[in-house]
Amino acid sequence: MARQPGRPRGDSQLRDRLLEAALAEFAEHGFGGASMRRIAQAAGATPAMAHYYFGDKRGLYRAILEHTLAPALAEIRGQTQEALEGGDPIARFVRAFMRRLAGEPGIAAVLARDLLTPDSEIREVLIRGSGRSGADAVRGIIRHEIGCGRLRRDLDPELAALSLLSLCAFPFLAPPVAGHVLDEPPTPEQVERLATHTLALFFQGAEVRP
Amino acid sequence: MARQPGRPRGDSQLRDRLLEAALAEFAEHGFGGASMRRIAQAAGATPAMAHYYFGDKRGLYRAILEHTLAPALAEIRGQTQEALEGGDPIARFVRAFMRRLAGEPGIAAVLARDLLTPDSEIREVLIRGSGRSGADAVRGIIRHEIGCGRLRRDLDPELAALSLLSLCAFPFLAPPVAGHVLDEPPTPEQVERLATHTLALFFQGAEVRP
DNA sequence: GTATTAACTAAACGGTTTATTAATTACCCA
DNA sequence: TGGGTAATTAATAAACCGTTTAGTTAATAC
Repeated sequence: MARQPGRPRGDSQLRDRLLEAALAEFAEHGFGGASMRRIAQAAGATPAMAHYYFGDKRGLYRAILEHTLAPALAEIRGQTQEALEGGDPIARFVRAFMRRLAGEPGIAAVLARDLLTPDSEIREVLIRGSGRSGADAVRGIIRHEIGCGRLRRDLDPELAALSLLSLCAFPFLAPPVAGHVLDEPPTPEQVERLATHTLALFFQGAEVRP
Repeated sequence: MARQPGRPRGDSQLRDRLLEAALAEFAEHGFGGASMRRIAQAAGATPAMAHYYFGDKRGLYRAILEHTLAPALAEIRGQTQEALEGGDPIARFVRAFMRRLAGEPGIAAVLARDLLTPDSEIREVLIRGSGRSGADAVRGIIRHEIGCGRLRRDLDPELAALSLLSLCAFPFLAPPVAGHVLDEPPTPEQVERLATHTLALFFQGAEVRP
């Protein structure tokens, strides 16, 4: 591999700093409210650098999705796919999903805001990255577990998948609603407690057993 | 049809048109992305009129919250409070909540976006309007039902309330995730089906009973 | 050493934003 | 009937926006 002439890629980490600052900015203000100038300033750079690396504002936004969100969801999907043979795929999905949302603050907010916009970027990024949507994967798990006889036969897979996603995602999207259950950022113990509760509720329900 | 300057004759209803247009605009673009110009144009007015009635952009935003959101949540709270004596408070809360979110398109989106911002306006508006937060009310219901012996004693009221809110709210916040379950706007039949499923899942769980 | 190219800075451009002001006119009450 | 107030317009101010352009620094290849 012959080296090209000219200045090589320095290990400047500026690109990563821009991505990090942008994730926080987009999470806090949304796409429309986010400012390239503030992002650049937070990363200790000029706005021109953001355009140099990412072309334009939308390019930076998509870079965030591809850099942090897509790998996270791909990992979750991979782990649950692997669990389909290993066993207990629902429990593994719930724990993997919650840990990821809790791990990187800002992911949940950006994800949620993107889903609220009419022309969501995220579907394209995810589908291009992995071929299937996350909701589809969850539906597949539910169907599999019904087929195995571990979940009730009269369960609607579509509705059940929606409920499972709701239980996993919502607590991390609405900190004010979550109240004193989750700190910012949530501790691993809190996540574990929430996951255990969620699994128990999903499987056994809240009603008193006769 | 260029309007002449000066006060026109007749009842104007302009304030309500501005509120309506603003709800749609904020729901679609978020606070930062919303434009006073577009709002005014959609209402058939000039941006100066929006400032005349609401002071500034934030004032218009808070007027929306007080005008549409607070009454909706107050009604839900009132109905569930009333159901605490009548019976089946959880079922009534779930149905009332879902119907309200499905009824006025834009409410769910504005609510969700507001909850995502660090300095959420909505808490102040709700607390000023009614003294308690919605999550508190749900916690109260759960505690009451545990006390009556209708819900399991080992249930954590805080976590259970969070789960119930998640199940009710999330499907209306993330249309793409909801997939083919809910149209835009959702039909009453879809809402009823989702509510029935949600109640069955919450009470009985998804597991096969031995 | 010199050409070449990446990484970066500074400054500005054109446009849109929110918000304000002054002028204008309809309405209402004395 | 006349004056004050309410509602509306056009015009404009001032700030901020995303983006571009031109120029600088520095590292590598030859």
